Amino acid sequence: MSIGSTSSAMESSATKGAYSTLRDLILTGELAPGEKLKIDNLRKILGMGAAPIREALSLLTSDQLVVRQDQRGFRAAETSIENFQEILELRCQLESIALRQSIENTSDAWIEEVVLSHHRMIRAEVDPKKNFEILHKAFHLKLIGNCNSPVLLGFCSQLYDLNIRYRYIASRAFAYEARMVRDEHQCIVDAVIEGDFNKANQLLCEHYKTTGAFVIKYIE
Amino acid sequence: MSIGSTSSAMESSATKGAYSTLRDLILTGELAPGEKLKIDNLRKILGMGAAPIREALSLLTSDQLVVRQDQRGFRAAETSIENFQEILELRCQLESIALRQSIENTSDAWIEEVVLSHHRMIRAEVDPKKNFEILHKAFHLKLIGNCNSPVLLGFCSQLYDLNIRYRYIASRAFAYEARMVRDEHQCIVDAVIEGDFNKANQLLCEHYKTTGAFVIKYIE
DNA sequence: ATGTCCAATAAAATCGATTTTATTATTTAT
DNA sequence: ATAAATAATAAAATCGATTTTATTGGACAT
Repeated sequence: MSIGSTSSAMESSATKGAYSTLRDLILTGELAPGEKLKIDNLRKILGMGAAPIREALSLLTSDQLVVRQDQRGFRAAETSIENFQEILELRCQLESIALRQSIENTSDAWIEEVVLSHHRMIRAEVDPKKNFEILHKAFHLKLIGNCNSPVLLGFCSQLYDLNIRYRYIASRAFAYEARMVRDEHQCIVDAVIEGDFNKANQLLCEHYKTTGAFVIKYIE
Repeated sequence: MSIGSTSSAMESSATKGAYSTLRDLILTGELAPGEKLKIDNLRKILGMGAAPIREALSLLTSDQLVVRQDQRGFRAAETSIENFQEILELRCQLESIALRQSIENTSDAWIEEVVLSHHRMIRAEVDPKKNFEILHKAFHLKLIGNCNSPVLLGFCSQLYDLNIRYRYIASRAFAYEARMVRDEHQCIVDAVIEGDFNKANQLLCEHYKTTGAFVIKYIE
């Protein structure tokens, strides 16, 4: 019934289930970039009617993971090196804004949340039961999450997903190079605790760009 | 992307028609912020089945104009002063990035397009046949459109719409204060032609913020 | 051979009806 | 009288079938 779904539990609604399953499939590249997403096929795979699938696809359009062609259905968004580099650059630019504001608004409560989500992410590297990817995203969003700008955070979250999609596609089964980035993460957290925006920002952007360079090699 | 037109021409598809009509209704405030959007009501208004309406609403979710509550349907996105100020601030920040890159990539072709879209917008102030709002948006997007970053432009376009919604809501029928902004627009164009990012950027942000302050008064 | 037209097929879009879920109103027990 | 439980209602979600639109594969003429 369900294909490679991270959504093990029965979803509350068919639309939601379709949304998260399709999202996973596209993010991981199991549904390839540019691939036609035929409703009938998906119906068979997901075991539901057309309506919730169409709705889920419309929703995925928001995330730029699906493209809608009028009267010609849906397909998974294309990928390209230019797009990847744009995503990378935008992440640096936008997260820089969010990070600066977050640090300006710094508070003990936020710092503690950062430390906590960092801790949880590290734990997940060891314990395969925990889903590292989800915690990794949570950590990065928490890092910029004190900026008091939900719209900006929404953009960053979207860019995060678009970025991670490339990582999956670049090498479907490549283990996240945890040891390399572990120190980087720790340094960022330290800079944030110190309230040093410039340092934190530089480390964060470098972190993205080195990982990005790594991915680009795979794409080519 | 149509503003103002309550689907004059017969739309190619029901979904598209519903999308642009609903979009207009929400942008102009005819569907008020926070208002429940009941499918059955909309069916009567739009004269179509539930499927295309639900799809259009899902699509409008992308634009942050509609909010979906699981199992509890859709409603028009709420508004607030905080949200307005966030939009305003983000526009300045993101358009600043896009403008800088646009000017760095400057070319005769782009400059000419800027001048042209400016001209067309000015003409529309006089000639009520032309739709000023559409041309105004086109002008502002063209101004930052040479940045070679479609994703960023998408964000800016979205923020533009969210912003204009507040202008409509602040005063449903208030004539755009064209004379005031006319000079401002011209100065921005001149600075862009000169290739002076700092000047253009400062003027642009001031332009947004003075208009914004004006709107805030109406909101309160 | 090459391009145009038309028929056959496949797919998307849409509809009307049904099922599921939330909300409201009413009853019952304390 | 108030709170919990239940019934009645309204709405959302979903389904299966139908209609509309695109695509494909010849048949024919140039």
